[in-house]
Amino acid sequence: MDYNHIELENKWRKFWAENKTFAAQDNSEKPKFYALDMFPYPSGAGLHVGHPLGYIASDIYSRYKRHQGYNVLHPMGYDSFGLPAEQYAIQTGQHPAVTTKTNIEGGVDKAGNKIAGYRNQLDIMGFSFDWDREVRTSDPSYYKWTQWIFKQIFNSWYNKATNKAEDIQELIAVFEKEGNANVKAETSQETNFSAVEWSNYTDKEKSDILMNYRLTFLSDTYVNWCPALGTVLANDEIKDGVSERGGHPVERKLMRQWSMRITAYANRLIQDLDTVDWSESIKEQQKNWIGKSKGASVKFKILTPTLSEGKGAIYSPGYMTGGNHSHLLIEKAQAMRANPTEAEAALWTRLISKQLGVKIRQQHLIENYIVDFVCLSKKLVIEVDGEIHNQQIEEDQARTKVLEEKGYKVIRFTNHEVIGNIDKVITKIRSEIEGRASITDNKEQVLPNGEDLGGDYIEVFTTRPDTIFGVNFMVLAPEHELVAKITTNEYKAEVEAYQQAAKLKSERDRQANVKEVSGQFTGAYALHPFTGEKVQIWIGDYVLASYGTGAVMAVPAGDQRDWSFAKHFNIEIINIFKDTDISEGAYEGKDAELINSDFLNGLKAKKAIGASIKAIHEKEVGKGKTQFRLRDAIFSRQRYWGEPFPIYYKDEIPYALEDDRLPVELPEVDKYLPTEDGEPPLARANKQDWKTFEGDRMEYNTMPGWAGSSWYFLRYMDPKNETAFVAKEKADYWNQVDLYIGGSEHATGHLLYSRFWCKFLFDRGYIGFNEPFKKMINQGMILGRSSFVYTLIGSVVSLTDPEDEYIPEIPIEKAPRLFLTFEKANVLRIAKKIKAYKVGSEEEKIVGEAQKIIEEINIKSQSVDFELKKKYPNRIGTFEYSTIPVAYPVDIKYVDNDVLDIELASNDPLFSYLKNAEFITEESGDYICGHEIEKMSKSKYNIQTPDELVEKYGADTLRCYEMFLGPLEQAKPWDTKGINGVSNFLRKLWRLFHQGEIFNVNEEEPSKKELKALHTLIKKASDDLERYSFNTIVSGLMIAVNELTDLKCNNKQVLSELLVILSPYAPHLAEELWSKLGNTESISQEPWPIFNASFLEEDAYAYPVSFNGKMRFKLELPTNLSKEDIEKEVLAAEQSAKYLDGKAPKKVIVVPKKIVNIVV
RNA sequence: GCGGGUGUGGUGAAAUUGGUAGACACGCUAGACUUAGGAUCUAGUGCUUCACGGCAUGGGGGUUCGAGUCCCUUCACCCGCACCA
Repeated sequence: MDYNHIELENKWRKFWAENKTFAAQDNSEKPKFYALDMFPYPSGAGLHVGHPLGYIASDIYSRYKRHQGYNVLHPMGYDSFGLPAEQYAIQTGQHPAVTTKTNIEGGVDKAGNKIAGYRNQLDIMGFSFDWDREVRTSDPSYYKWTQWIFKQIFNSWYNKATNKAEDIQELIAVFEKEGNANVKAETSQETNFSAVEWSNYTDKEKSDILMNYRLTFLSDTYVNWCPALGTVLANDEIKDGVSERGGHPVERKLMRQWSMRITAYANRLIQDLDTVDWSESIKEQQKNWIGKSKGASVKFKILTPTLSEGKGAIYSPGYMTGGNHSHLLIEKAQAMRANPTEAEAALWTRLISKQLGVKIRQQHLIENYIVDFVCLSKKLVIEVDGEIHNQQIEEDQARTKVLEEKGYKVIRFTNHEVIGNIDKVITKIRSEIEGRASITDNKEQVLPNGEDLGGDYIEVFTTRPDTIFGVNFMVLAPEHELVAKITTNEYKAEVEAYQQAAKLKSERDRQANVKEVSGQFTGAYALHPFTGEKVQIWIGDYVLASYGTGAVMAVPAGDQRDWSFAKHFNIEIINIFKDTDISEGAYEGKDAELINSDFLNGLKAKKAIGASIKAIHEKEVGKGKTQFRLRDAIFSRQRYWGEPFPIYYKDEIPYALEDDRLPVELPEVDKYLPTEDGEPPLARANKQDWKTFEGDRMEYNTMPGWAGSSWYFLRYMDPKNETAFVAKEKADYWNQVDLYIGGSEHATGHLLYSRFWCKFLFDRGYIGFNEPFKKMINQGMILGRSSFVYTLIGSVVSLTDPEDEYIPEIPIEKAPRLFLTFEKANVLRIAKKIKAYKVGSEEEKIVGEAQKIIEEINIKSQSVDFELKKKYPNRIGTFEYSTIPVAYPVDIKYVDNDVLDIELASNDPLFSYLKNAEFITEESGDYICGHEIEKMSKSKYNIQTPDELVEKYGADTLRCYEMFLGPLEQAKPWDTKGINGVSNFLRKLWRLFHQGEIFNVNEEEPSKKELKALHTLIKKASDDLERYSFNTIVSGLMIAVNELTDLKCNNKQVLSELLVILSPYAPHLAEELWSKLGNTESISQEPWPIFNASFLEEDAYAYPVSFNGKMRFKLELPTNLSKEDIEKEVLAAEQSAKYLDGKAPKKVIVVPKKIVNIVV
């Protein structure tokens, strides 16, 4: 009876579906196991053999766990929002929901192409998915909860004190009680406000402030705008400066966008990597992406241009007003800034909101006075007088006089005025400001120290604060906002030219010319915070505006880039490392003692970093800081096919919809394109098109592709829940995903975002675990094996005609092609490269062979049936082929074992050039193709779909073969050749149960040998599965089947246990034989066989006997011999004499049941 | 440049703690059988040598009675990051 895979596999697929064999139980006494595959996007192209690789592995593991008595959750669904469906919709006008459905369920697309459908393709592979739990992200019943989670994030802030996300209502309560001064939050809010101010804020102002705290927020940010796709892209959606999908250019654009404050979780996202069992490379990628660096931020005072070269100086030099005590006063001013009175704080918040149109400074030093507020450009001083000032009226008058002499106007308010009616105060200030001329209106520099010309310090971030005494210049990114302000007139032209040049360079150019040093001095200087020395301020494009503060303190002795810069521009290099030579390059190590470093002298980096941070802190020039490369994730997309936001606007204030209004369903639109004003497609929907509408308008953006996939693993636990995204008790039961299998391409996208959302939901108490995927395996890519044919292009030479008849030029493509088999083409190619050779050399041989091939070609060319030849029989001339072979890919379906089926292939219109062509074949008459291993792609005609193979060999064979190919994680070439071996194995196994046409097993006691073969397999299969070594188990099964075949075993007990081990790999076949053995239940829950070591024990063992480590012969000895007896037996053995050569052995090593080694 | 990974026959690969290198397959060679099949079975197949033997896990060195496995060094390829301060 033959193994009929088609009939048999259909039968069991039906059985499983009807009996819901693989439904997971939400309430079970059994231990749980959650095996998950990465969420597929259902593309119209369908699956090729590479896709199911991971699904097969997770399915095998799931089935194994069921045999082990686990309650297994093994679900599947679709990440069905996405760009391709939308692009297709734009082209064809078809609703993306329709094409998405076709891609999943199968059908015919608009162009008439048959779509197999993801579900059908998955079904034929025999996966044990619990299909009742299927989810689709584009289904409103699913995205309702995506929106709901968004709302929770919107209504949360990150409390640094408790290190978790908390309800925004609690934050509002704090604001109402005491303002924001004591709140420790991950926030973009820079200023403080009091409780009183908070209560006086308008709704819009409150909303704006809360935006600075919410974990998802609206802000004007520079985004990666992709004009071709008409949307914003996240950083991880861009590779090498172009969009990952489609490869379109991307530009920077300022847009109002929703973002996710993932940076709040940066630290935890790095730390908790230690708690998951993932590959090092993925963890490493995440760490790189988050990019944590520890160090310090340091502020360098900018000396004004007046100091630099004396030009334009109106008053005597002095980098700050305040005479000789300025540094003391500055420190005092800083302290006062940090501890404002309530009135000051209140006023400050209002003053900096920029409604006044001018820049105001707080606690600023002028002459010997610290003023409360000053607008330098308008020379207006604003003082708030408290009780202290009442006792100092005289002093205040003197102070006012001095300031007025300097050209300032001083206005005063009392605490009472400020707190009582701040609006009145503001109005007063505004009218004062408007009434005064701006000093920048005339080009003349007015302020003595150039404060009017720019900011007062440059902030840098450094990981090596210990090297601060090595700083003798600074470099700003060319785009740095201070550059224009600090540049002296003298250098203005050069600096602007450099900025312009840097701007024109693309990101790529800048990265490509990493080695090239360029930069420009600005003419400005900063003050070294410790030495008080002047340090030059340069700009250079090796400093990136997007990282840190966009400025560096250059330590040429300790940083190679700074060193190169200094060398290039002849800037002095101060060595700060003892016993190091920095003439050829910087010393970047951490083991040298510091010198020339004041209080750090003698310390090594480890201690010096701490000491320097302490000093920086004490001097109030900076603080210890941890910097992350990770940016907040842009969450808006200007697209149609994505989740709408649960947000509406009223008076331009965004509000979240009430829960009972969710989901906000996607409205119908006339076109899936942006509006003429550049608004996203959803702006096309009128009010009545929205099923949910509130306020003035709904949010027009949609969520990005990763929204739905960031929490889908939770929905599978409770896919039909209408009152919660997942019931808490179900999330508690199923907990983390125990085994997650998928490609490594999601390292910094999906895997980071889902960890972020998981942590968030954990913080807010919705789930009880803060990492989603406990163990992850990344399957390697299956590469295609493309086949090539090698053609020679024909041409006509020396064409003349005795009758002078006109002969048209012969188009090359009209000439019949000549094809060379791979070997011969290769010889020609190699021979072409040989210019000279020695007699008798390998080269000579090749050239000789090439000669022969060329002769063959020449002979062929004589016999070519060439239509022009017939047409002009009188022509004199020769027809010749080039001798340079050109490789063309040919569809692998016409190639078997590298042999091309010329007949079949030439009938394919894609390869019509094979028609009427000439072939120089091997002697056997076969045309042998060349091959190359590369990614599967349509253009290489090397795509292998699982469907054809399942039809040909059966799903069981394909499942086993994909595993048999090699370790799961490794990339490997697909080669259909080997599948025969696996197919033979399953057939051989089938024959164990059959004798001819009859099913035949015996029920006797199994023999010792049978039991040994079986238990060897049980051990191997169990051990190897535990370490996810799927490939070796197939070998183990083959070995067992081979042995049992040799033993002519048809023992029911042995074969039953064999079937259980086989069943995860070849489930259909296992079920069939299981039922034939008389079982009525599915094999899927049958307990895994128990290994019994005693069956493996043998009475004798063939010892490999080595002399000096080289195995010479084997000697069979009883296993119960002692070490001494083994040694005696071995030395006494006949063969030993030869190797001992009469000498006594120096040493004999005996490892019982392993090896004997004799040292002579 | 930094980080991670991989190098074993003609091919995919085994060798889990240092103990017979190449299991299991593919392919190839020869043969048997035959309802001529992509079936089944038998034998052989790392390289080299007529053979004894010698040489072999990218290269070089070391530790060890014994190294694919441990250590040092070096090369090649793949992946990720990259003037990241």
